[in-house]
Amino acid sequence: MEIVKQLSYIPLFEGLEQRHLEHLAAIVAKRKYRRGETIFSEGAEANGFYIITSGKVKIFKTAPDGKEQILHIFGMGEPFGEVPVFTGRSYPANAEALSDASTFFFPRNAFIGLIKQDPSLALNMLSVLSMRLKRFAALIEDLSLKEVPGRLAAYLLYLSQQNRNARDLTLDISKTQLAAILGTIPETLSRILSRMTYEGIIESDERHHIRIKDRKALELLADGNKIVR
Amino acid sequence: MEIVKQLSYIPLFEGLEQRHLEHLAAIVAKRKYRRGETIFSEGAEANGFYIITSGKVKIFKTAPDGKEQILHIFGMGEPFGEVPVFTGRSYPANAEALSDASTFFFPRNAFIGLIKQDPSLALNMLSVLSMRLKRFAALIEDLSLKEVPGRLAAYLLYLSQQNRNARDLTLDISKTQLAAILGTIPETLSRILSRMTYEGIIESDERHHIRIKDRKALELLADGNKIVR
DNA sequence: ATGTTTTTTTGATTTAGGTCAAGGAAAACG
DNA sequence: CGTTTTCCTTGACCTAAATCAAAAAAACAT
Repeated sequence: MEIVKQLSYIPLFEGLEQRHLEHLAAIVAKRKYRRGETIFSEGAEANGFYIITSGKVKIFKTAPDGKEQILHIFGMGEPFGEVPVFTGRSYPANAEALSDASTFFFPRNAFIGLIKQDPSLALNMLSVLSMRLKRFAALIEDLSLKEVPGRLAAYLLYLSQQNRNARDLTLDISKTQLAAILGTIPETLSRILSRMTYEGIIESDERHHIRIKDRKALELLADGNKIVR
Repeated sequence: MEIVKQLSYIPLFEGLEQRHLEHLAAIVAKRKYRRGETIFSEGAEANGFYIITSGKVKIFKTAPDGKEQILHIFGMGEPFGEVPVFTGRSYPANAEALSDASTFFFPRNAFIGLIKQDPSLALNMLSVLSMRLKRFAALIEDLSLKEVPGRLAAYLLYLSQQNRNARDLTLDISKTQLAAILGTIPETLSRILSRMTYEGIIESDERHHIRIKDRKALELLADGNKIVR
């Protein structure tokens, strides 16, 4: 079966036995979303969770005035919306497709049934949730204990690490989105980027591209030191 | 066995079969801490997690300048330090006893062994982690999208809910600690408390006690509205 | 009690970063 | 293409909250 093969490539299902993959294939549904489309809204009743098979999805909270804080941007192979599968009944945040996106949808009850039968699946899911808690803890730390330049520096270093410490980073999101990830607004981000360029820490010639020129300085910033001007 | 009985009262172990409780009892170790004692530090290697049997423990991150952000304060029956059991190997934050505290300690590998044998235990743990993710998401929202009065209002309402919507709240932490929970400093908290008292929203006659006088106003504040002065 | 330490409050000042406004540059779309 | 829409940048300004300083009030210990 084709779907079983696709499922086997998903980290969450890594190491599962063939028969369990087949069970998963039996309960999964495909769902597609267009760029900008809402996948679910905070508070909406949840009856399952998703795994991205193509495209990008942002998970975010919004203030009454419209400002948004992105909690996470998920891509290929990553699950989202799993929290209400195990607690409560409603999604704790909003999800929207950043690009056209395809997903697998797993209905809650059927999935819980499978978890009861397969400890590896349970452990994989525990690992996913734990990793997410770690990232959230880091985000809380950033928001509370660092200023915007520090958060930006930490984010750039994080991006760099994702690409085996590349010096040249390709932002695959708009700067407005980046601002929403860092917990600030586009104007502030813009100012800080140009300040960091002026300081010789980074270089941002073309759109969606940032080159790290002084990694050491970024590390200092990410650790709470201020820019010396 | 006495320990099995104690374990059966812990929410994480609710609904477990007798024999699984006995397995847990076989791997558990008791650990005690004195007020102010460090239980673990961020980055330290983790080989197990804890459940509080008495006292209080704070989980927090610190900035180089000493400012701290409390992620959570745990009490009786609550587990902490579980994240590295399922991912990575080191604690992502610090833990310190707020009062003298006793804990059960569960070694990592033995516990994972039990999870593999008992889907209910896995599901309970999934539920604990999911609930925690929800709270973290709320904290991120507060830090990023609300100002300090809004965060305080949200916290007071949360406290009230914990006590079946009581009007009289007993803070069991110092105001300095409360400030660290809200992501601010004692001076700011003090000013906001007196402003809210002046506005007639709360009343704070004696130490460690706050009475909600205008719940509606608190709800408005928690939703992002400003105090009308 | 009496002194000592910790917590809380109050005041004066500074500052990071948000708001408002407007122009310019890409990108999306018919 | 040209046009519309979204995105990004820059400037002037404002405000929430941090910092610095110091006193008052509790809590703690002797």
